[in-house]
Amino acid sequence: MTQRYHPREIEKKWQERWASDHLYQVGEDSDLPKFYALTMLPYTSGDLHIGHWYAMAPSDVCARFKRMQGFNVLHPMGFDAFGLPAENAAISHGIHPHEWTMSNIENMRRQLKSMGAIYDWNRELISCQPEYYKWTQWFFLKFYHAGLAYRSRAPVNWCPKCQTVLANEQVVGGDLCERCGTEVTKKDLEQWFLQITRYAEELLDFSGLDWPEKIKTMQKNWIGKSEGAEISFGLEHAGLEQKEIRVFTTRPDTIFGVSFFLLAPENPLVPQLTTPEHQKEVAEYISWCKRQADYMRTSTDREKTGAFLGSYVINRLNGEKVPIWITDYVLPSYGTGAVMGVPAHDERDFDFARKFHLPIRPVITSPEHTGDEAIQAYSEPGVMINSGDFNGLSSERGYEAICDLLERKDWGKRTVTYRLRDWLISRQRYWGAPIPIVYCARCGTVPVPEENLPVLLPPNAEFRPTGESPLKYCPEFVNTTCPRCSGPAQRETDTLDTFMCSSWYYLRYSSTRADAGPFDTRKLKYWLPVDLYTGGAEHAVMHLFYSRFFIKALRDIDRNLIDFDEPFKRLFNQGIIAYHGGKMSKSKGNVISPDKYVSEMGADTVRAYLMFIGPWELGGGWSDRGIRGISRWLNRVWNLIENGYAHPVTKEEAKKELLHIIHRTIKKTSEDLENLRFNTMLACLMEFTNHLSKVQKERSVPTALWQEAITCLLLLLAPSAPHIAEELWSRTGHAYSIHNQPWPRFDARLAEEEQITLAIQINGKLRDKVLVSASISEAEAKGLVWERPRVKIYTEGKEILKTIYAPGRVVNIVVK
RNA sequence: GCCGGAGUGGCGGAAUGGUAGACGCGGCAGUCUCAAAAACUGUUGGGGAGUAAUCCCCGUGUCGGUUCGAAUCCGACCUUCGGCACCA
Repeated sequence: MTQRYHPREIEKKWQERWASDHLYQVGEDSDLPKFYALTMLPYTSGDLHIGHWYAMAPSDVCARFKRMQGFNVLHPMGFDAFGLPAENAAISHGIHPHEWTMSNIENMRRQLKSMGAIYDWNRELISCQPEYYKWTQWFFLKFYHAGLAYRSRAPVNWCPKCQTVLANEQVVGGDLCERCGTEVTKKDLEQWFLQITRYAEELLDFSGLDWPEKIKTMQKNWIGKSEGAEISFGLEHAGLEQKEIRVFTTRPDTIFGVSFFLLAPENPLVPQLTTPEHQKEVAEYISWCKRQADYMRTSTDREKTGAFLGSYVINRLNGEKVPIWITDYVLPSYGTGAVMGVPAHDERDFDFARKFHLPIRPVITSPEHTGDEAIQAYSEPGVMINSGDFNGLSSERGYEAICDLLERKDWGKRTVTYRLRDWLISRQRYWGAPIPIVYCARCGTVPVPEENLPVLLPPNAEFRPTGESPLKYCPEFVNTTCPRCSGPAQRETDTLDTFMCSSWYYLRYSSTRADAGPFDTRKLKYWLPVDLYTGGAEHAVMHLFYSRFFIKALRDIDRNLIDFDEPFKRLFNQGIIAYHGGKMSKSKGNVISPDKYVSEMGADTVRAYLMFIGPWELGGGWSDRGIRGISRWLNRVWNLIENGYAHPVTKEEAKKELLHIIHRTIKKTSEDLENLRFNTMLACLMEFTNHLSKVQKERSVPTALWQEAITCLLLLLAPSAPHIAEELWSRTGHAYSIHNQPWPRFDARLAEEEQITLAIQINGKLRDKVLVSASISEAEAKGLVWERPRVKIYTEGKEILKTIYAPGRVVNIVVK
């Protein structure tokens, strides 16, 4: 009596059973080796779309595979629950962000459960809950006490739509808000920063990490390390105490080519260095600069602008007087905010010199470029000329010689500069962890004592988007007493960047309920670091970067807390699932909800289809037709097993073949899972299914072997389609649960082909094929081809030049 | 402008120096049916020769190169998707 495949029923049944049996609850007291597989924490946007499943389902398959392979697997799930959308929803719909977030979580949890993953829900974490954000604040205090958190007034990125400041990493495409795409502006504000720059050098070290090159390159570029020298230029300006200005350059070897000196328009020395006759022009230029949008400043193909201040610096190496100009292509925040202009050897300086008719003096030549009147800057290495005692040196040696001289005379030194800026962590919004700082008139800035954490968010704040934190208008929050002197004091009203919350959550999963610390150190030591971390590449210089910084900084603060250097050993970025017109997004209205497909075809089908679309790292297009193929396949698997097997007419050949295919399939499936190549793994299981259909029809193998084959098929299917595998496992009389079974092993000898098809080529063109034993020797293979009639036809009357044998592949006869 | 990924049938893709197109979608033909859908079976890169079994030619973005042999390696270019971009 066969029954049809009803995914909805069996999925519900097994999900309930797994939950009530705590099948996926995981502990630390196992003798098995651990494996920590983690998917990036989802934001509580409300609905999971198919893109979330694309991130999570294959990751679950991998975790399940590792579990069957005998690892104690931690594969947790939680929610990144603080952030702007909750607050914006609160403003537009009048719901409290907490309520909005929690109801979203409820829906997302339901959707996640329908996926049938091995998440241990006992370890769920929600970053907006006080028992979690208490520790986010605690980490802030650790950084503060270690001198890594500081407050400073600086021109910062401001998103007028989000009404808050943004970290540099959150400004994309030069000037757009990462979250809402609005053009950001600059604002001068007193803000909290974390000194990530202190770790610039160590963050460049990726040794021992199995990470995609792309992400490593993006982080390296973001850090932007430059080696060069800081050089002092003499200043002899009446009424100015300062006697030098320093520049940073990567080309000290070109110092004899300096023909002008550049300052950023913002440089505080500008007013004093401007002579009366240039005052008007300089003032006009500065006010013009202020009117320019920030992104214009960093646009490369724009005519150079600037103004002469009327005063000069001295190039100490040749005693020359060099005119000081200001220009907006010198950025105040990089290096020393001053540049030596070497037009012959720097493209930008060249353009500037052309525009303002400043001298262009070549000091480096190359064999191809023999000092002709330059039509472009020559920025390659070469031989030094016009450089006094240094003439004739290669620029590489000149670099060293000039640095030596600078250091000897104390005119400068070798130095390294980074593009990376400190991480701005203040946000002028409500829905985040309050920064645990109190301002006291008497004691100044006072950190909230650890035992007073968490600093709770007041539930009754008003979310007026005013550009200032809503907490500022909540007197019961702001007014407090100083922890030091007990006098009246005010709380810091900015909240922490939500990236602070997600920089340490993977530590918390080791012991989500810990309340004596952010985690239980013993458990942390057991689970961390993460063995496989998967998620989108969009976090390259944000979440992934901050998390690395967190671990390194915490390690240096207290080795008993963290005793490893990197949070994520292996990183994998899945691609993007597109649908009608590109990446799914709410604004495009092309978001696919998994719910509909889950109820029509089952979670197993949706999981497997997502894996089948293509290589995981490439993503691909969702197709309503394509998913039917997977649905049909699972139905075929179901029917294959439900139809039973009886009265075999055994054929030796068929027996041997099936045994070989079983082992070949185990081998291929295991390798593909290890390499996260889910699409080819499923293709291989489909081939296996097709072969089994044929065997079933022919009844060509003994019943015992048939049963071995389908048992194997179910085990191999279990990570990808856990529900149908469990159901068929039980229907074939096996003991619960398939998910506690060991992953099948293969016999390497059986997995190998016994017979191979050898291709025979004449001059590299395929002319014949022959079935031979896999163990054929080179001599045998080369000899055998001459008996083939087709070889005779093609070689008759021709001169045989040589015969090439590629073992197990091809014999190629070269004729003339 | 610079760096990186991708480009293969009608479509998603497989093959990373050795039989191009695995697996799936779609199409076509058939079985079942009064019929249709579903399901199942067969077939399916293009062109050509042959009654046929078969056989030949072309074919992995474009043009060159290396090699006995190239989707795969090298050089130049085109398209496309990411990232970076006046960082001295």
